[in-house]
Amino acid sequence: MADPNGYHDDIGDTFVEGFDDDGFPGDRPSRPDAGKPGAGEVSSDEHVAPSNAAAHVLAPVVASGGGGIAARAMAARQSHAPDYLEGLNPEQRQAVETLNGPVLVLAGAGTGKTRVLTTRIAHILATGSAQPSQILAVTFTNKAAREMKERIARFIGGNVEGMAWLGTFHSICVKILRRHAELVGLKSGFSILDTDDQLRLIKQIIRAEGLDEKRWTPKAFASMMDSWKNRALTPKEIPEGEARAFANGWGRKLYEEYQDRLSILNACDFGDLLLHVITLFKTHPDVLADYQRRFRYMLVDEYQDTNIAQYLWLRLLAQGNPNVCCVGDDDQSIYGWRGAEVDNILRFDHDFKGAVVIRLERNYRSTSHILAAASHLISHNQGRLGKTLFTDFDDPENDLVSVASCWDSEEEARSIGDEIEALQGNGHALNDMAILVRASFQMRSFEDRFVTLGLNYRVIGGPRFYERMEIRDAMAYFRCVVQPADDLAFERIVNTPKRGLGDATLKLVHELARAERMPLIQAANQLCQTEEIRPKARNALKDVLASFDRWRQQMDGKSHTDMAEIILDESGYTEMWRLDRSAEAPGRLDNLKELIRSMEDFESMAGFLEHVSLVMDKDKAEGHDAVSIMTLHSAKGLEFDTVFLPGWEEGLFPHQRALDESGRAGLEEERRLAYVGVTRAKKRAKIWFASNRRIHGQWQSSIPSRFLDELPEDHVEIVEQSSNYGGYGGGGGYGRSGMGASRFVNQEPFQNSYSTPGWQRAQKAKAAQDAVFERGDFRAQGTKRQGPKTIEGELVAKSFSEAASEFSKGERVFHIKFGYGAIVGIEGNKLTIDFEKAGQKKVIDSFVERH
DNA sequence: GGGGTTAAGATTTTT
DNA sequence: TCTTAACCCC
Repeated sequence: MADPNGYHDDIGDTFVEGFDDDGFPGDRPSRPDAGKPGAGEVSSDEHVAPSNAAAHVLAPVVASGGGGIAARAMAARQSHAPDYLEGLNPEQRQAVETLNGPVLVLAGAGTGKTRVLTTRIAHILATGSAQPSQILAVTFTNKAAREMKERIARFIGGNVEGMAWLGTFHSICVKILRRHAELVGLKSGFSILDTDDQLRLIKQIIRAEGLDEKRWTPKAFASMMDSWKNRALTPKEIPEGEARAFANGWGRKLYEEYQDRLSILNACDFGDLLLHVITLFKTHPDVLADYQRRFRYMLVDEYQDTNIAQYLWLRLLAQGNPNVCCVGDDDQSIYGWRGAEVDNILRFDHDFKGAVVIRLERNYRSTSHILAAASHLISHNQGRLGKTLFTDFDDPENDLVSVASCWDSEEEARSIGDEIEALQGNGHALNDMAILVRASFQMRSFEDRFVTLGLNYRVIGGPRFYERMEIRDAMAYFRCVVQPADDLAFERIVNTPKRGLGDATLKLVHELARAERMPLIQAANQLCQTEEIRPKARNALKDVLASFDRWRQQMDGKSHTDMAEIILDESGYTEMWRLDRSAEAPGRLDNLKELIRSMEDFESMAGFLEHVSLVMDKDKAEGHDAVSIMTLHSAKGLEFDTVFLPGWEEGLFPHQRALDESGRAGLEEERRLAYVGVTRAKKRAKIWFASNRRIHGQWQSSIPSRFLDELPEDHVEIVEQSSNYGGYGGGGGYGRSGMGASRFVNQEPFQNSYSTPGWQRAQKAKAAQDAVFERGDFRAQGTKRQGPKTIEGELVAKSFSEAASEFSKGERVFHIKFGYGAIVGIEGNKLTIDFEKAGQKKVIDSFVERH
């Protein structure tokens, strides 16, 4: 099967050779001989040879399984080895020291991948093979880049400023593009659109073409365009079939128009950052040659996550210089759905001629049971490069991987909560525990449960700081001031807060702007000089525009943080939230303050805007001891002593949609996700599945995930829960034979009756009698099913404290979920509150505060 | 232009 | 079931 995509060989024509001067003064390595070998040549075996005279570079004797000669040779040299090589195992050491030629490091979970990467950089620097500015080190996330910087700083004693080219694909591309923007039709000050801006722009274009935006949603087109950009396809290059697939053949036209609009706006989206650089490299060989010369060593982290565009990008650079080291693990490729191409890592040695493949298989993280379970699970995948992880590490307790069943998600949350409290009682820190879910809706039952238990938790991932509405609005104001051509920002806030500038006014502005191909702000200014807009709206518009001008003039004299405050105050934006009585408003005001505080770290407002568009996330303070709750995806790269893995049910995990949309490939990716989940655990991995789950409000009975059957029996124990109310009913289910039979499927004859509508009605009726306490809200309307009484009974008893409430009737209070309200009734510590937004509710007093 | 009502959609997520 | 966004009417 030779290259079904046909993309691996289509860039050969841009190859450039023969250069003497690197064009970047001051970048020459201190050793005159270093970096020379192999430059400008792609396919030859000599990169593997130790042509570099540096003392610590060792010829790789074997490609993998280097426990033999290489290991002994390296061990023999231990005494001369520099400090930073101490403690590396032979394979790690080989990965660090094989500097020249293409190297693929297949780093299994927990095998010290990051250590290898950072040590390798340290080694390059220590041997004088290259200057910091001649190393290209690419990561996927800002977090990974930051961590790598920190670790290198520890190696080389602080100064990583010189590592100018350590960053994400995107940030490196921005850096390149700012220098050569004109060559791809941009101006250097171009702005970067986020997904929200992008979507609004697409919507405008679809509307302008008169297409039915219900049938052909902007979202669908965005993801289609995304897949084109992931493959580095320009409008001209997209396959005819795909071009036709959207809106009966409008695909290409819309894509062209979108790109056209972007260039008018002097903007690009995330995909463009890579695409433009690839175009730049292809059309300007001299520029490419500059970078090929500059980057003497290239390192790519998480190579299994690269998409085709990223591959091509790297390939172009590597044509000038084969010193590429990619690190990754095909078994941890879990981002196929957003364009990652596992093929990149599977075909590395084919694409980069003469590549050395090094396998890191010694695991330093997990116990042998956990490792065995994970390995056996992943062995069910086809098309892997294959690794055999092993470990010497065994915990004194050496727990088996546990599998437990429960009735539904609430019982799941209850029993996991119980286990967490038990572990905590035995002196385990909450920080060392995590709950990893497949989909974020699963988090809710845990949050609810932990709130009632008073158990500290933190949700990782979730809505990000810069994606919050108030932050985006504030940023839009700043953008209008700093980048007067930023139409999307202008549209966002012309009428926020409400100024009486509605669709009618905006439409006039749009028409003029389109006709004259000018930015909206300019068009608006022009319209204000005429009588076209009704006086009321005209004055409002004039006001806003005058404010922009005024702020722009003030910029010089004041610090950008002061300016930010002035802008938000004078625009009436902060006032808008101060007057808002909803529960979120105070938090939003806090976020705005936080936004201004975080601007202090930047020199100017423009610098801050650039940072935000590339770094959508914000460092969160670690803070106190808490259980982490996150998705399996966001858990990649992390590790915990104890990992809870709930929701291992068919349809949820593996997720039905992954199976429907991607078939076997989808299933395998789900399995890799399971593998990632299990391998996050150092000492304890605890898997759960529920017999019933509510999905979109509908109760559905579920069967255990096929992944459970793919775990090795010798390393797994089935936990029977004393308080089990159903679900896995006991030993009976084990060892059933026959087609498709699962040893986890409950065989108790009454099992099915639990999921009948009648039984569920009975549960509802029972629930109606109990006061259910959840997040301070009494949902006693019978919508909630009750589990074992004992637990809730205790809880309820606790909630109805005898002590009289310290609140009194008529007081104004604030509730985290319902906002502001007045107390209209009191029974013990139970308050009846008339909320301004949410209406009348009964709430426990400890959940509200005076206001 | 604001407010109420209704319909659709509801994995995973980074940049 | 619940949230969000669009739509319609005042």
